[in-house]
Amino acid sequence: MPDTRPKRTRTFEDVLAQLERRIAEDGLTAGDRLPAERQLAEELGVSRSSVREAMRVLETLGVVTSQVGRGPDAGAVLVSRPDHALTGLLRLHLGLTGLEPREVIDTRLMIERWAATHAAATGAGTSALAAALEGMDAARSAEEFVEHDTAFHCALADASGNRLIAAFMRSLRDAMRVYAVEAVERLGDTTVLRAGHERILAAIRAGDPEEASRAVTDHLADAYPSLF
Amino acid sequence: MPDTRPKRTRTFEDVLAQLERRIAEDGLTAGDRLPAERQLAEELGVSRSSVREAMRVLETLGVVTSQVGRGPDAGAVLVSRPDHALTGLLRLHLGLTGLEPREVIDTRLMIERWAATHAAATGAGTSALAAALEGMDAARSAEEFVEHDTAFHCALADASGNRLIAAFMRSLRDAMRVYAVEAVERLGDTTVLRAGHERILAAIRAGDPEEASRAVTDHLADAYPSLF
DNA sequence: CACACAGTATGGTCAGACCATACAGGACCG
DNA sequence: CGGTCCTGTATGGTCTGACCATACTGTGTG
Repeated sequence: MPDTRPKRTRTFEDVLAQLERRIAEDGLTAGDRLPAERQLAEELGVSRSSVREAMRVLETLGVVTSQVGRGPDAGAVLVSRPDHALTGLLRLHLGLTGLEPREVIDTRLMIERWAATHAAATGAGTSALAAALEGMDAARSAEEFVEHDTAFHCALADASGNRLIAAFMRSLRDAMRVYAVEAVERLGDTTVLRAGHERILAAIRAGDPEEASRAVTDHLADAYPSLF
Repeated sequence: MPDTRPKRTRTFEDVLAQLERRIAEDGLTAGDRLPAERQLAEELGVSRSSVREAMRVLETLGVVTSQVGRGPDAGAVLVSRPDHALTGLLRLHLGLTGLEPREVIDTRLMIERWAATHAAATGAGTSALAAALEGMDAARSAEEFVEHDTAFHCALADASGNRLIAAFMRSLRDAMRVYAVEAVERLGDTTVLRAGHERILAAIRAGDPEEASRAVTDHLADAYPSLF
C-alpha cells in the first residue's frame, strides 16, 4: 500500500473546480453574473451549503462579490480584486506573528524601487502623484496624511504599468496602515517626507529611472529611520 | 442622507472578527487548535453554518487547516501558509485573464533579483541550491526539470531570509507551473539554463550580490527569450 | 401617467439530522 | 501480561428544508 491517499476532495472544492472551469469556458469576465446559489446547487447535484462555501472562497480570493435582492445587480458577480484578497491575507499573517516588520518593509522597498524605476521610464501618471502630494499638504492629522501618502505610493505603483505589482503595493499599504500612522506620529515632522515625495515626482517627470530609485530608497530610509 | 450604509456585516464576518480577536488575545500560534465548530457556534450564539463559512475563509487565507476524526490532530488547527493562499489567488486571477504573462514575469524578475542580491550577501542556503541543481541534472522530463528548477529558485528566495518575499516567490512558481513546463519544452535544450543556475550559485558562494543579480537577470532572459 | 402594492428571486441564516473518519478506551482473547 | 478487536464518541462534511431581509418586477389602481 503506497499510501493511497487521494486526499478526499470535499464537495465545495469540487464546486470550486466546476465554477472555475465554467468561468474559463464561457469566457466570463468582471461584471458577469454567476447563476444563483440554488440553481447551481441543483445543476451540480450538491447542497446549497456546499455552493455557499465555494462562494465564500471565491469571495475571499477577490473573484466574486455577492449582492442580495433581485435584478441585474443581484447575485454573485465576478470581479477582479486581487488587492482586496491580498490585504486580508497579509493583515492576518502579520497579526498572527507570522512576519517581522522588517520583512514587510524590505518587501515594500523592493516593490517601490521597481515601481519608481519603471514609472520614470514611462513618465505616466504624474497628475495622480501631484494630486496626492497636495492632499498631504492639506492633511491635518496623521491619519489623513497617511491616507494621501498611501495614494501617492499606490499611484506610483499604478504608473509602473504592472497591475500585479500595483496590487502587491496596495495590499501592503492597506495591511500596514496602522503601523504607517504610528510611524508618522513618531516622526512628528513631515517636511522631510514631503521633500522626499517631491524628489520622487521630479525624477519621474524628468524620466530618470535611477534617480527615481535612489529617491525612493532615501525616502523609505527617512520614513523608517530605526530600520536603516 | 449621506449614504448611511453600514454595509451590513454578515454573521460569518462577525465570527471571523471574534476568532481573530481570540487568536490575538490568547496568543495562539501555528499548531494550536481552535475550538470545535459546534462549540464555537454555541459560544458565539450563531449557527454552525456561519462558523463553517468563517472557517472556509480562514482556510482560504492559509491560516487554518481542518482535520476530521478525533484526537489531538483533529479539528481546526492554526497554520501559517501565506504561500498556499497566494498560490490560489494568483492562479485564479491569472486564469481569469486579469493579468498578462508579462506582468507576472516582471514581478518574478523583481523578486528574484532581490532574493539573489540578499542571498549573496548572507551566503546561506547554498546546499539546498546545489541539491536542486543535481535534481535538474537527473530530470528526465520537462515536468521533473521544472520541479527542481522551482526548488532552486524557491531555495534562492528562502536564502534571502525574507519569508514574505519567499512566499511570493513560491506562489508565483506554483501558479505558473504549467507555463514553466511549456517554456522548458519550447526551449528544448536546458544546458543554457543549467549554466545560468551554476553562475547564480557561484555568485552566491562568492558573496557577490551584484554578480548574483546580473546572473539572475540573464538567466530569466534565457528562460523567456520572447519577452526580452 | 404616477404611484402604491403584491409578487418573487436573491443571498443570509438557522435548526436538525445523518455520514465518514479517526482516535480513546475498554473487553476479550492469547 | 500483552496484543487485538470492538464499541463509543468527538470531529468535520454534507444535506434538507425552512424562514428572513432585501430589492427589483410587474400589475393594478387612482
